[in-house]
Amino acid sequence: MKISTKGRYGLRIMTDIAVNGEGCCVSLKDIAEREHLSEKYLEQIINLLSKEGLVKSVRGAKGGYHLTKPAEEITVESILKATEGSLAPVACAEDNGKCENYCDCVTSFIWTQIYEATISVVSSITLRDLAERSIATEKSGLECIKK
Amino acid sequence: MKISTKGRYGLRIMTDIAVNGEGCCVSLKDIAEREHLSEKYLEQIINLLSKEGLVKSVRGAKGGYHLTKPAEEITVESILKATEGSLAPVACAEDNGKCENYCDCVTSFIWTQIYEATISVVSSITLRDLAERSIATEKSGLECIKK
DNA sequence: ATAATTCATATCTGCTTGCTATGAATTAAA
DNA sequence: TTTAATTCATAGCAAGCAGATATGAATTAT
Repeated sequence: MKISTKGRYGLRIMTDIAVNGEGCCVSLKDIAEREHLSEKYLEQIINLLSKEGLVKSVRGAKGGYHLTKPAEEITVESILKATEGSLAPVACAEDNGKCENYCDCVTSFIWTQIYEATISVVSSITLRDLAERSIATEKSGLECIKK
Repeated sequence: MKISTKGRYGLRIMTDIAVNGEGCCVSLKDIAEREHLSEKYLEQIINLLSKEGLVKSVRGAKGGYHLTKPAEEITVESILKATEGSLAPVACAEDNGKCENYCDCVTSFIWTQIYEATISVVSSITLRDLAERSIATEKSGLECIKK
Protein backbone atom coordinates (compact mmCIF):
# COMPACT_ATOMS: atom_id res chain seq x y z
CA MET A 1 0.00 0.00 0.00
CA LYS A 2 2.81 2.36 -0.79
CA ILE A 3 3.19 5.30 -3.15
CA SER A 4 6.52 5.01 -4.98
CA THR A 5 8.99 7.72 -5.91
CA LYS A 6 7.34 7.97 -9.32
CA GLY A 7 4.15 9.30 -7.77
CA ARG A 8 5.89 11.47 -5.21
CA TYR A 9 8.41 12.95 -7.64
CA GLY A 10 5.60 13.38 -10.16
CA LEU A 11 3.79 15.65 -7.74
CA ARG A 12 6.97 17.61 -7.10
CA ILE A 13 7.66 18.01 -10.80
CA MET A 14 4.15 19.27 -11.46
CA THR A 15 4.21 21.59 -8.46
CA ASP A 16 7.57 22.95 -9.55
CA ILE A 17 6.29 23.69 -13.05
CA ALA A 18 3.14 25.28 -11.64
CA VAL A 19 5.19 27.55 -9.40
CA ASN A 20 8.07 28.36 -11.75
CA GLY A 21 6.56 28.13 -15.21
CA GLU A 22 4.95 31.49 -15.75
CA GLY A 23 4.14 31.73 -19.44
CA CYS A 24 7.33 29.98 -20.51
CA CYS A 25 8.54 26.49 -20.04
CA VAL A 26 10.68 24.91 -17.37
CA SER A 27 13.63 22.63 -18.14
CA LEU A 28 14.17 19.36 -16.37
CA LYS A 29 17.64 20.49 -15.46
CA ASP A 30 16.20 23.37 -13.43
CA ILE A 31 13.62 21.14 -11.79
CA ALA A 32 16.25 18.55 -10.92
CA GLU A 33 18.45 21.20 -9.34
CA ARG A 34 15.68 22.84 -7.34
CA GLU A 35 14.25 19.54 -6.16
CA HIS A 36 17.60 17.81 -5.70
CA LEU A 37 16.62 14.89 -7.87
CA SER A 38 18.32 13.04 -10.72
CA GLU A 39 17.55 14.72 -14.05
CA LYS A 40 17.74 11.42 -15.90
CA TYR A 41 15.28 9.78 -13.58
CA LEU A 42 12.93 12.73 -13.87
CA GLU A 43 12.99 12.31 -17.64
CA GLN A 44 11.29 8.96 -17.25
CA ILE A 45 8.70 10.32 -14.88
CA ILE A 46 7.83 13.40 -16.88
CA ASN A 47 7.46 11.15 -19.90
CA LEU A 48 4.58 9.46 -18.07
CA LEU A 49 3.01 12.84 -17.35
CA SER A 50 3.52 13.87 -20.96
CA LYS A 51 1.86 10.73 -22.32
CA GLU A 52 -1.20 11.50 -20.23
CA GLY A 53 -1.28 15.00 -21.64
CA LEU A 54 -0.65 16.76 -18.36
CA VAL A 55 2.44 18.56 -19.66
CA LYS A 56 3.61 19.56 -23.11
CA SER A 57 7.26 19.49 -24.12
CA VAL A 58 9.22 22.04 -26.13
CA ARG A 59 12.34 20.54 -27.67
CA GLY A 60 15.71 22.10 -28.27
CA ALA A 61 17.68 24.80 -26.48
CA LYS A 62 15.57 26.92 -24.13
CA GLY A 63 13.05 24.13 -24.29
CA GLY A 64 11.35 22.43 -21.43
CA TYR A 65 7.86 21.61 -20.24
CA HIS A 66 4.72 23.52 -19.43
CA LEU A 67 1.30 22.60 -18.15
CA THR A 68 -1.44 21.97 -20.68
CA LYS A 69 -4.18 23.26 -18.40
CA PRO A 70 -4.52 25.74 -15.56
CA ALA A 71 -3.27 24.26 -12.30
CA GLU A 72 -6.72 24.35 -10.75
CA GLU A 73 -7.95 21.97 -13.45
CA ILE A 74 -5.25 19.35 -12.77
CA THR A 75 -6.10 17.00 -9.92
CA VAL A 76 -3.73 15.04 -7.75
CA GLU A 77 -5.68 12.01 -8.94
CA SER A 78 -4.66 12.57 -12.56
CA ILE A 79 -1.01 13.06 -11.59
CA LEU A 80 -0.86 9.95 -9.43
CA LYS A 81 -2.73 7.90 -11.97
CA ALA A 82 -0.27 8.93 -14.69
CA THR A 83 2.77 8.13 -12.61
CA GLU A 84 1.68 5.30 -10.31
CA GLY A 85 -0.92 3.59 -12.44
CA SER A 86 -4.23 2.62 -10.89
CA LEU A 87 -4.76 3.60 -7.29
CA ALA A 88 -6.93 0.56 -6.67
CA PRO A 89 -5.65 -1.69 -3.85
CA VAL A 90 -6.49 -4.75 -5.96
CA ALA A 91 -7.08 -4.94 -9.69
CA CYS A 92 -10.82 -5.51 -9.55
CA ALA A 93 -11.64 -2.66 -7.20
CA GLU A 94 -12.17 -0.20 -10.01
CA ASP A 95 -15.08 -2.20 -11.36
CA ASN A 96 -17.16 -2.15 -8.20
CA GLY A 97 -15.79 -5.52 -7.25
CA LYS A 98 -16.72 -7.20 -10.49
CA CYS A 99 -13.55 -8.37 -12.15
CA GLU A 100 -13.27 -9.81 -15.62
CA ASN A 101 -14.07 -13.21 -14.18
CA TYR A 102 -17.29 -11.86 -12.84
CA CYS A 103 -16.68 -13.18 -9.40
CA ASP A 104 -17.97 -11.43 -6.33
CA CYS A 105 -15.71 -12.51 -3.55
CA VAL A 106 -16.14 -11.98 0.17
CA THR A 107 -13.57 -9.19 0.33
CA SER A 108 -14.39 -7.22 -2.81
CA PHE A 109 -16.44 -4.63 -0.95
CA ILE A 110 -13.43 -3.81 1.20
CA TRP A 111 -11.27 -3.01 -1.82
CA THR A 112 -14.00 -1.00 -3.47
CA GLN A 113 -14.51 1.08 -0.35
CA ILE A 114 -10.79 1.74 0.05
CA TYR A 115 -10.51 2.67 -3.60
CA GLU A 116 -13.46 5.05 -3.50
CA ALA A 117 -12.24 6.68 -0.29
CA THR A 118 -8.82 7.21 -1.84
CA ILE A 119 -10.21 8.64 -5.06
CA SER A 120 -12.44 10.92 -3.06
CA VAL A 121 -9.37 12.43 -1.41
CA VAL A 122 -7.10 12.80 -4.43
CA SER A 123 -9.77 14.00 -6.83
CA SER A 124 -10.62 16.89 -4.55
CA ILE A 125 -7.07 18.27 -4.39
CA THR A 126 -5.70 20.20 -7.36
CA LEU A 127 -2.25 21.23 -8.46
CA ARG A 128 -3.23 24.77 -7.54
CA ASP A 129 -3.60 23.70 -3.91
CA LEU A 130 -0.10 22.24 -3.98
CA ALA A 131 1.37 25.28 -5.70
CA GLU A 132 -0.19 27.60 -3.13
CA ARG A 133 1.17 25.53 -0.29
CA SER A 134 4.56 25.48 -1.92
CA ILE A 135 4.64 29.25 -2.28
CA ALA A 136 3.32 29.76 1.24
CA THR A 137 5.81 27.49 2.94
CA GLU A 138 8.73 27.99 0.55
CA LYS A 139 9.41 24.36 1.11
CA SER A 140 8.66 22.82 -2.25
CA GLY A 141 12.01 21.07 -2.29
CA LEU A 142 11.42 19.32 0.99
CA GLU A 143 9.85 15.96 1.34
CA CYS A 144 9.26 13.88 4.41
CA ILE A 145 10.48 10.68 2.87
CA LYS A 146 14.19 10.06 3.05
CA LYS A 147 15.69 9.19 -0.32
CA MET B 1 -0.83 1.13 -3.82
CA LYS B 2 -1.45 -2.57 -3.93
CA ILE B 3 -2.46 -5.12 -1.32
CA SER B 4 -0.29 -8.22 -1.70
CA THR B 5 -1.21 -11.87 -1.39
CA LYS B 6 -0.14 -11.76 2.25
CA GLY B 7 -2.96 -9.40 3.10
CA ARG B 8 -5.49 -11.08 0.87
CA TYR B 9 -4.64 -14.61 1.97
CA GLY B 10 -4.53 -13.40 5.55
CA LEU B 11 -8.15 -12.34 5.32
CA ARG B 12 -9.09 -15.68 3.78
CA ILE B 13 -7.27 -17.61 6.49
CA MET B 14 -9.00 -15.66 9.23
CA THR B 15 -12.39 -15.95 7.57
CA ASP B 16 -11.89 -19.66 7.12
CA ILE B 17 -11.06 -20.12 10.79
CA ALA B 18 -14.00 -17.98 11.82
CA VAL B 19 -16.36 -20.07 9.71
CA ASN B 20 -14.90 -23.52 10.33
CA GLY B 21 -13.37 -23.28 13.78
CA GLU B 22 -16.27 -23.85 16.12
CA GLY B 23 -14.76 -24.49 19.53
CA CYS B 24 -11.85 -26.51 18.18
CA CYS B 25 -8.95 -25.56 16.05
CA VAL B 26 -8.43 -25.61 12.33
CA SER B 27 -5.33 -27.07 10.70
CA LEU B 28 -3.46 -25.27 7.96
CA LYS B 29 -3.79 -28.34 5.80
CA ASP B 30 -7.57 -28.02 5.86
CA ILE B 31 -7.44 -24.30 5.18
CA ALA B 32 -5.03 -24.79 2.30
CA GLU B 33 -7.30 -27.41 0.75
CA ARG B 34 -10.48 -25.39 1.14
CA GLU B 35 -8.90 -22.19 -0.12
CA HIS B 36 -6.74 -23.84 -2.78
CA LEU B 37 -3.59 -22.24 -1.48
CA SER B 38 -0.12 -23.57 -0.71
CA GLU B 39 0.04 -24.87 2.87
CA LYS B 40 3.68 -23.90 3.16
CA TYR B 41 3.05 -20.35 2.09
CA LEU B 42 0.14 -20.09 4.49
CA GLU B 43 2.46 -21.11 7.31
CA GLN B 44 4.41 -17.92 6.81
CA ILE B 45 1.31 -15.79 6.73
CA ILE B 46 -0.37 -17.32 9.75
CA ASN B 47 2.89 -16.83 11.59
CA LEU B 48 2.41 -13.09 11.11
CA LEU B 49 -1.13 -13.34 12.44
CA SER B 50 0.08 -15.41 15.36
CA LYS B 51 2.79 -12.91 16.29
CA GLU B 52 0.15 -10.20 16.47
CA GLY B 53 -1.93 -12.36 18.75
CA LEU B 54 -4.87 -12.74 16.38
CA VAL B 55 -4.68 -16.53 16.40
CA LYS B 56 -3.31 -19.05 18.87
CA SER B 57 -1.63 -22.25 17.74
CA VAL B 58 -2.03 -25.77 19.13
CA ARG B 59 0.91 -27.98 18.25
CA GLY B 60 1.00 -31.66 17.50
CA ALA B 61 -1.50 -34.05 15.93
CA LYS B 62 -5.07 -32.69 15.84
CA GLY B 63 -3.51 -29.31 16.38
CA GLY B 64 -4.13 -26.15 14.43
CA TYR B 65 -5.15 -22.58 15.03
CA HIS B 66 -8.04 -20.80 16.63
CA LEU B 67 -9.05 -17.19 17.09
CA THR B 68 -8.05 -15.49 20.31
CA LYS B 69 -11.11 -13.24 20.33
CA PRO B 70 -14.68 -13.33 19.04
CA ALA B 71 -14.79 -12.54 15.32
CA GLU B 72 -16.72 -9.33 15.92
CA GLU B 73 -13.79 -8.00 17.94
CA ILE B 74 -11.25 -8.60 15.18
CA THR B 75 -11.10 -5.83 12.60
CA VAL B 76 -9.94 -6.03 9.02
CA GLU B 77 -7.51 -3.30 10.02
CA SER B 78 -5.76 -5.55 12.52
CA ILE B 79 -5.54 -8.42 10.03
CA LEU B 80 -4.14 -6.26 7.23
CA LYS B 81 -1.75 -4.52 9.57
CA ALA B 82 -0.41 -7.87 10.78
CA THR B 83 0.07 -9.24 7.29
CA GLU B 84 0.81 -6.18 5.14
CA GLY B 85 2.49 -3.92 7.63
CA SER B 86 1.44 -0.29 7.84
CA LEU B 87 -1.38 0.79 5.56
CA ALA B 88 0.08 4.28 5.23
CA PRO B 89 0.81 5.30 1.61
CA VAL B 90 4.08 6.86 2.75
CA ALA B 91 5.99 6.24 5.95
CA CYS B 92 5.25 9.57 7.61
CA ALA B 93 1.48 9.49 7.06
CA GLU B 94 0.83 7.77 10.35
CA ASP B 95 2.23 10.68 12.30
CA ASN B 96 -0.08 13.33 10.88
CA GLY B 97 2.53 14.25 8.34
CA LYS B 98 5.27 14.82 10.86
CA CYS B 99 8.02 12.36 10.14
CA GLU B 100 11.05 11.73 12.30
CA ASN B 101 12.79 14.59 10.50
CA TYR B 102 10.02 16.87 11.55
CA CYS B 103 9.51 18.22 8.10
CA ASP B 104 6.12 19.32 6.88
CA CYS B 105 6.23 18.94 3.15
CA VAL B 106 3.73 20.19 0.60
CA THR B 107 2.21 16.77 0.02
CA SER B 108 2.02 15.42 3.56
CA PHE B 109 -1.65 16.34 3.98
CA ILE B 110 -2.51 14.19 0.97
CA TRP B 111 -0.92 11.11 2.49
CA THR B 112 -2.49 11.73 5.85
CA GLN B 113 -5.94 12.06 4.32
CA ILE B 114 -5.54 8.88 2.27
CA TYR B 115 -4.30 7.03 5.32
CA GLU B 116 -7.15 8.19 7.52
CA ALA B 117 -9.75 7.40 4.87
CA THR B 118 -8.32 3.91 4.49
CA ILE B 119 -8.22 3.27 8.22
CA SER B 120 -11.76 4.52 8.52
CA VAL B 121 -12.88 1.81 6.09
CA VAL B 122 -10.92 -1.13 7.42
CA SER B 123 -11.43 -0.38 11.09
CA SER B 124 -15.20 -0.46 10.65
CA ILE B 125 -15.29 -3.94 9.13
CA THR B 126 -14.88 -6.97 11.38
CA LEU B 127 -14.08 -10.59 10.80
CA ARG B 128 -17.66 -11.34 11.70
CA ASP B 129 -18.82 -9.34 8.67
CA LEU B 130 -16.56 -11.41 6.44
CA ALA B 131 -17.63 -14.70 8.01
CA GLU B 132 -21.29 -13.82 7.52
CA ARG B 133 -20.72 -12.95 3.90
CA SER B 134 -18.79 -16.14 3.42
CA ILE B 135 -21.58 -18.26 4.87
CA ALA B 136 -24.22 -16.37 2.92
CA THR B 137 -22.54 -16.65 -0.44
CA GLU B 138 -20.81 -19.99 0.08
CA LYS B 139 -18.00 -18.51 -1.88
CA SER B 140 -15.26 -18.18 0.71
CA GLY B 141 -12.81 -19.97 -1.56
CA LEU B 142 -13.29 -17.55 -4.41
CA GLU B 143 -11.28 -14.45 -4.93
CA CYS B 144 -11.41 -11.94 -7.71
CA ILE B 145 -7.69 -11.74 -8.17
CA LYS B 146 -6.17 -14.27 -10.50
CA LYS B 147 -3.29 -16.20 -8.99
C1' DA C 1 5.94 -45.97 18.01
C1' DT C 2 3.49 -43.41 14.52
C1' DA C 3 1.29 -39.96 12.17
C1' DA C 4 -0.11 -35.38 12.13
C1' DT C 5 0.77 -31.17 12.97
C1' DT C 6 3.29 -26.52 14.06
C1' DC C 7 7.83 -24.15 14.03
C1' DA C 8 12.24 -22.61 12.04
C1' DT C 9 15.33 -21.66 8.27
C1' DA C 10 16.96 -21.48 3.95
C1' DT C 11 16.54 -21.11 -0.94
C1' DC C 12 14.89 -19.72 -5.43
C1' DT C 13 12.76 -17.40 -9.61
C1' DG C 14 10.90 -13.58 -11.54
C1' DC C 15 9.50 -8.97 -11.13
C1' DT C 16 9.74 -4.16 -9.55
C1' DT C 17 12.14 -0.05 -7.91
C1' DG C 18 15.16 3.40 -8.49
C1' DC C 19 18.16 4.67 -10.73
C1' DT C 20 22.55 5.29 -14.43
C1' DA C 21 24.41 5.34 -19.33
C1' DT C 22 24.67 6.28 -24.08
C1' DG C 23 23.51 8.62 -27.76
C1' DA C 24 20.20 10.50 -31.27
C1' DA C 25 17.04 14.32 -32.61
C1' DT C 26 15.75 19.03 -32.21
C1' DT C 27 16.26 23.97 -31.81
C1' DA C 28 17.67 28.74 -29.97
C1' DA C 29 21.42 31.60 -30.01
C1' DA C 30 26.32 32.94 -31.09
C1' DT D 1 26.59 27.56 -39.63
C1' DT D 2 28.41 25.95 -35.62
C1' DT D 3 27.58 25.29 -30.74
C1' DA D 4 25.22 24.40 -26.70
C1' DA D 5 21.16 23.17 -24.55
C1' DT D 6 17.58 20.59 -24.41
C1' DT D 7 14.04 16.56 -25.15
C1' DC D 8 13.52 11.73 -26.77
C1' DA D 9 14.60 6.79 -27.01
C1' DT D 10 16.51 2.70 -25.43
C1' DA D 11 19.21 -0.17 -22.67
C1' DG D 12 21.26 -1.83 -18.54
C1' DC D 13 21.89 -2.79 -13.70
C1' DA D 14 21.99 -3.56 -8.50
C1' DA D 15 19.14 -4.28 -4.76
C1' DG D 16 15.10 -5.65 -2.85
C1' DC D 17 10.49 -7.75 -2.75
C1' DA D 18 6.79 -11.14 -4.03
C1' DG D 19 5.41 -15.44 -3.96
C1' DA D 20 6.38 -19.17 -3.26
C1' DT D 21 9.13 -24.15 -2.41
C1' DA D 22 12.25 -27.31 0.44
C1' DT D 23 14.03 -29.55 4.34
C1' DG D 24 13.76 -30.94 8.60
C1' DA D 25 13.19 -30.32 13.72
C1' DA D 26 9.91 -30.10 17.68
C1' DT D 27 5.55 -31.32 19.61
C1' DT D 28 1.55 -34.13 20.68
C1' DA D 29 -2.84 -37.10 20.10
C1' DT D 30 -3.66 -41.76 19.07
